[in-house]
Amino acid sequence: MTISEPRNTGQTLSDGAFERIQNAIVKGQIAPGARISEQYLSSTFGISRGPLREAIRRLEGRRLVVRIPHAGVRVASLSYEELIELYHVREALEGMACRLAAQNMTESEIAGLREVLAMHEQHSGLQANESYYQQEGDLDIHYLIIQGSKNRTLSNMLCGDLYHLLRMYRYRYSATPKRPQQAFAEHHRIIQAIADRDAELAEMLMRRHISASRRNIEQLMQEKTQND
Amino acid sequence: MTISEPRNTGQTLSDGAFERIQNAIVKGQIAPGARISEQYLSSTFGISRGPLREAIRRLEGRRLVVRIPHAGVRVASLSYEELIELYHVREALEGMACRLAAQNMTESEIAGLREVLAMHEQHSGLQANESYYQQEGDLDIHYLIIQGSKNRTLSNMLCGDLYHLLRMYRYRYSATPKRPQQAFAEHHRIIQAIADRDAELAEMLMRRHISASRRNIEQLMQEKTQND
DNA sequence: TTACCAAGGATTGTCAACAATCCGTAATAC
DNA sequence: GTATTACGGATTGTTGACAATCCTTGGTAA
Repeated sequence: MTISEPRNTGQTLSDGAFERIQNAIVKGQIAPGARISEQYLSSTFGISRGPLREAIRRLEGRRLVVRIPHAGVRVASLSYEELIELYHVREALEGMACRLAAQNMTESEIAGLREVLAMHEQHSGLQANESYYQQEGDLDIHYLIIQGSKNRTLSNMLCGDLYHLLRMYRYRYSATPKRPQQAFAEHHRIIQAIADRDAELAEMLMRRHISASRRNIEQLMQEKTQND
Repeated sequence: MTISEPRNTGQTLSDGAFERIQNAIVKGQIAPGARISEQYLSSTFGISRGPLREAIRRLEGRRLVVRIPHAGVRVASLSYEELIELYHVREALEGMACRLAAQNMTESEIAGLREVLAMHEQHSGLQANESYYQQEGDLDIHYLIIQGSKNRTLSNMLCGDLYHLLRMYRYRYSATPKRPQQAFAEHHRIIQAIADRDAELAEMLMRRHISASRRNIEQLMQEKTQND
């Protein structure tokens, strides 16, 4: 595990360490299941073990690391089953977010949604497979819809806690679906439902969208285990 | 804030303090918004500030307390809006849990569900209003259904994180609905749907059940603000 | 060869002292 | 009388040293 980013301290040494470690975990710089050494990190960050341990305890509360008393902490490591479980949770939460978005998004926000979709359409022809799912932040349709729910609690759960966990595993089970056109069409229909203020339909479509992506992973995994 | 429970240390001093403080917060022994003094707690628990601060950082990761650098930590305090937001989240998650429970619960587990319901029926006539919602743990219908989903991730979110937050506010906005008979009938229908293995219906009924309880609070709050 | 035990080293857990920051108070100036 | 500013106390943040626990390594015996 090599953590190098010279990120500025948030406010306090502990907060700075927290952000750096969280980033390193989410970006895969520290592998899931890898052991975290207090001594190594404290000397790397140039801080003493006190604030570092506090940062780790905060990560523990966030369930990003698992600690065994007197034996050290490891980066949380999702099993295949837990990944599938997470998709069920995401289906429920993003479905609700989409329903609320249909009720609460402003017209201009919906217009913004359409713009991003159009932008995706242009690029989708070029780079085909990989690109469509790699967008992040404000460019991500899902992100915009979640924010559009106007439910901060829900947003924090999806964009904070769950997002970090899912992102860790995007590469592992390489959830690069071969279905970009399908996904694009699904996004299109979802946005249409939001524009029509049809909350019921918007939720249903989003749930199917995520459910399909879950089944895609399940199928991929099944094929893989058969080949091995 | 008076915390007295002589609880045994989980494994380490920090873990022990974590559990004690969490318990005190959830049970309302420390009021939401109240400031937490490191010195007071460390002398109360008989431990030094080191492990205590680690426990607090863990609580911070779990969002049970809010910290302002150099200014101290306070017990998290949900606004009315956040409480409503939480109900939307709960509607989505418990709905999903109920759907999964209809698919995954064993027959004997469903029988257990019916037993608890019957027990509630007997008591409901006696103590009327208050009692029906005060059950906890294994006696709680919701708890049993959530466990029945067989989705550990979902269970942890609902019975861990959300449960603690909601429990904090059960007394505040005194969500003691005047509708115990209604709630009982709704539970009855939900269990029937689970027994019929009708996942679709089970989810819908659970969502309506929670949604009704949310609207109950909203209405209560509206009346209250009009009277003041 | 394998199983078991012991000693050593390394790591985690805890403590008390020190430094930095904030908050309330009181005095001062306008 | 009000606003501003310096001071002091209290609280939080940080550090390095010490104690307790675990894991590994090496050795011994069956």
